[in-house]
Order: sequence, then C-alpha cells, then structure tokens
Amino acid sequence: MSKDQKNLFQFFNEVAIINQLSSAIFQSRLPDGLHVSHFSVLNHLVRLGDGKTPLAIVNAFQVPKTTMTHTLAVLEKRGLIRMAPHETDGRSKIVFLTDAGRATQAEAIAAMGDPLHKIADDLGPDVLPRLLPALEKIRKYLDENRGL
Amino acid sequence: MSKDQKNLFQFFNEVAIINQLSSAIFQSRLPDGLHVSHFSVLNHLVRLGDGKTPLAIVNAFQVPKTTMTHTLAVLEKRGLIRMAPHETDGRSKIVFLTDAGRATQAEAIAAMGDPLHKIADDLGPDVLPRLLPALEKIRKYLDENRGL
DNA sequence: ACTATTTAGTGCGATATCGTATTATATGGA
DNA sequence: TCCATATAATACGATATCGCACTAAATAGT
Repeated sequence: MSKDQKNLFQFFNEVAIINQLSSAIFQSRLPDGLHVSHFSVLNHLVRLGDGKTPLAIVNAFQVPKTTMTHTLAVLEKRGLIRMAPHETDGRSKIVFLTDAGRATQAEAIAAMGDPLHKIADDLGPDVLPRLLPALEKIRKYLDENRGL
Repeated sequence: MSKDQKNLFQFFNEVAIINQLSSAIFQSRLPDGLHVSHFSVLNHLVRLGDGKTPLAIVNAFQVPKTTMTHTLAVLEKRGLIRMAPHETDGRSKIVFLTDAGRATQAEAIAAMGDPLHKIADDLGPDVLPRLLPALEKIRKYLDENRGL
C-alpha cells in the first residue's frame, strides 16, 4: 500500500473508533430501550422536517431499506412517528412525527447536553471548525461514489 | 445548545455517516461471509502482533466483551485464528493467527487496494495528513473518558 | 392500451451486537 | 489459610442489521 492508501486506511479506522465511542456515549443517555439508530431518525425528522418517504430517509442515512423498515416499525410501535399513505404514489408512504416523538427527541437532546458540553469544552473551540469542512467534503464524496 | 455543542454534534454525525459508507465499501470487497468486524480483528492481529488475550483486543476496539467473544468464535470456527489457554492465568486465553488467517488478511488488504487508491487519489494528498492528528487526539480523548 | 422495466416497501432468515447474569480463576486482606 | 472481591470469559436472550426474494404500483417504450 502506498502512503496515501495507508493514511486513508488509518483515517477510516479512527473514524470507526470515534463512532463507536460517541455512539456509546449517546446510547447511555437515551431513555430505556431507545437505540441510537432510532434517535437518529427522530432527530433527522425534527431537524429537516417530517412528511418524508421512508426512501428519502434511507438515502439520508445510507442504510439498507430493510433496516429502515425495521427502525420505522419500532418508532411507530412506540407512537413516536405515524405512517400515512402517500397521496399520489400508491407504493409509498409518508412519515410524520407525533407529539410524543417530538417530545422524546427534545428530551434526548437535553440529556446529551451535558456530555456534549464537557467534551466540547475539553477539546477546545478551535479543533472542530477546522475539521468539519474537510469531513463534509469526504462524506459528500463517498456519498456520491457509492459502489466503489 | 451552544454553537460548540452543535459543532460537536454535527462532527459525530459526519463521522457516523463516513463510517457507514466506508464500512459498506470494505464489506463489498471482503470474501464471501467475512464481516468487517471479523476483518478488523484479523487485521489488528497482523499489524500489532498476535498472542493477545481477548480482553486486550476488546480494549483496542472498545466493543463489549460478549461481542468479541462472538467474533473470535466465528474466526476460530473458520480456522483463521487459534485460541490457546493462557500460560499463567487460568481464566484467560491467548489468540493466535493461523496461516489461513494471515492469508485471508493479505487477500482482503489486496482487494481493498483499488478503492483505497481511487479514493485517496480523488481526495488529494493534502487532506488526510491534516485531519489525522486531530482525529487521533479526539479518539484518544474519548478513549480515556469513557462513561461520559 | 399493453407489456417490460423500474421503483417503494416488506417478509423472511441469517447473523451481529449487546445487556445481564453466571462460572471459574485470581488476588488482596484479615 | 480463608474469605471477600475483582477479573476473564462465556451462556443466554433480546434486538439490530442486512441480504435476498417478493408484491404492488408506477413508468417507459412500443
């Protein structure tokens, strides 16, 4: 492997571990049986608006369709979202947040405030703003080049 | 949420998506039923040396012990590693790579050469070297501050 | 209008992940 | 030495993830 390849490999490795550790932090703050993947979808709908199709959510998260079907089923069973038929496309559905869903998202966000605050504090204010643009760029590149 | 908190939240979000996408790329290049998590352990043993205890591997990857027990069982069943009793500690074991394990790791690395090369090429040589130190720092910080 | 193809979502089965509790061994202190 | 506690690994059960195949509906081409 070339040096560039090694760097990239190491990059993905660091990303994997950071993801593992940050997910664990989030998970520990979520109410009872709510999984990080459930919260992520809930949070996505709050931030970017609900009324989306399952497929649109799948595209946002880059997970297999069947995984999202399962996640949405859990959220609906818990009364955090509501699935309605699509108005013009009989194959599709539309996902809406319920009041309980919005409330749960707000509580979760609030519960994560403390650790986020502490971590941001410890890391210092300069690190992330310099990292984020590059990470966004890489994310978008990978997003647009699936199937590599 | 403060701006710092939002930045951190977004950072973890980007990391999660990049991890998702890069894992998918790796997964698609791995032989038949070999999962990314299996390869990661195999690769760890090749790079940092085998003869480690399961717990040492757990600490390196930050996954629950039970997950690693399962992963090691799969690798052993496939004949890619060998589990020997610990010489001085009756509770513990030692993990050794088999020839087949080393061969499989080498093949997997070779199979990933192409996508790694292309991605590294497209991203350019300057991006990663600037990112890696900061990511390492964050990873180490999170590693040393579990239970947040 | 008719048929082939594409697309949205799901059922099912296999496996990965992880929490809880358990077993066996090691270790530290009276 | 004896016992309490800590540690390494696992058994078990619940759930998440995902690939494959399928159904139903939309769309494209003729």
